[in-house]
Amino acid sequence: MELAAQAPVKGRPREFCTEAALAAALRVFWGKGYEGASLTDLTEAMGITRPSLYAAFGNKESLFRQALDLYEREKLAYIREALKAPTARQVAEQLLRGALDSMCSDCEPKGCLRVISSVACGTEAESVREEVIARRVSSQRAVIERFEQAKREGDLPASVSAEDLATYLSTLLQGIAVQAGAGVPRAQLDRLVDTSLSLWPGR
Amino acid sequence: MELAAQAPVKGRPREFCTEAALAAALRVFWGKGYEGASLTDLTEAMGITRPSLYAAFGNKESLFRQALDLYEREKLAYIREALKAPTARQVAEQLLRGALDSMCSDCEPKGCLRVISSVACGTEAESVREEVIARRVSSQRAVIERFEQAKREGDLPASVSAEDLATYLSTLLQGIAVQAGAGVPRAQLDRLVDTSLSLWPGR
DNA sequence: CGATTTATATACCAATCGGTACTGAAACAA
DNA sequence: TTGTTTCAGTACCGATTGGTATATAAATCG
Repeated sequence: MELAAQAPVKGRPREFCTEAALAAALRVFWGKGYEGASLTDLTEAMGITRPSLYAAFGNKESLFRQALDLYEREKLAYIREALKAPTARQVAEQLLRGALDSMCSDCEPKGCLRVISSVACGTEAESVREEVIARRVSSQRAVIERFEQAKREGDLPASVSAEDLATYLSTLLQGIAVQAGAGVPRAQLDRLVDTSLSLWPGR
Repeated sequence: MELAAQAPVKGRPREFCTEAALAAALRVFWGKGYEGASLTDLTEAMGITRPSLYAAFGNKESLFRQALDLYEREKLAYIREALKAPTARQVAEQLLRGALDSMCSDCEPKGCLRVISSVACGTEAESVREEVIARRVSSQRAVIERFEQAKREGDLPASVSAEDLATYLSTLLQGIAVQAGAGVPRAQLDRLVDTSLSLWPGR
């Protein structure tokens, strides 16, 4: 089965690497949000012209969705890893520290693409906003299920609600995204994570 | 001393109430952010024409600053009250519950004007963004000082850093703003506040 | 060699952005 | 009344938005 159907090689081959161009687009969306990123911003960063962008990626919204896929696949990989940690506390710690690494990289935009895309702005981005929010809900559900498992395994007190604790953790993570995006230095956010973990319930 | 210099009554009087118009503008900015709010959105909500807006408020950025002043004066009044509470725990509780009331009103936009204005978007809003962030820093400093007082008074353990705890609380509040703006129902956020308070250090 | 297919590049589209000239209308002082 | 001053409304400005028509260049197929 030839999954990666390796090309009907007819016609002129494209002169740019779509993956590299998509990665460049991701950085623009990540830094400026969906509406804040103009086609001029995007094409300049991607090093291609407007018609090339439309031929390769459809339109702006489709490009954003593909960039969002890439973001979740590469920059949010720590979430999948964190959920495998042995205790709820370690899950929380890996989520917090992983988020911090992702949001405070020196060579990439500060903050979280999901947060900046769900907070901003006008009516044009409504459907984009809704999809980003839906994806966040899906991530949160995974955390809830992990915490329910933790309660069964006893490393989370039976008195706490898995859903409420997951909401609490998500709120912290989104707050961290706002802080990172606003330029709060990483050292301060590291202490913030320490503080949060010192308050975390149970062992 | 006639502070509110009651009008050089020459010329045609304006036909609209500037305070009501400013309140209408505030709701638009609050719901859509600075860049998301177009002049058409604003003038329609305010019930005035474009030249009237410019004559009365200067320009879009100046209008936003005046709306931000109004927002902090009326919708963020709970912050000043919360800082007067007798213990650090009660300060935190009043800040969290006050923020929730402000961000989840049925007749006003969900979320926080400061957060939506600092997260969004393009380059046009850069100076606006910086001012909003600066105002948030100033609020946080007040919380830090209140917590230092709490440490001196003994209702906060000497082992915790007032600055770190204030950063933690700000992060929670900003995360709440993201959640509220994303449409998370109030009941869930109420439980979130309960969870946060159950984890709050000391008595 | 054509013929076909696909990508690139220029140059453009209507719509919207924030902001303003300009024409009248409505109030005052003289 | 006659100026003078200020506000309201229409109609417009250049710039930018997301998106395309068109013409040409580069590849394979026959």
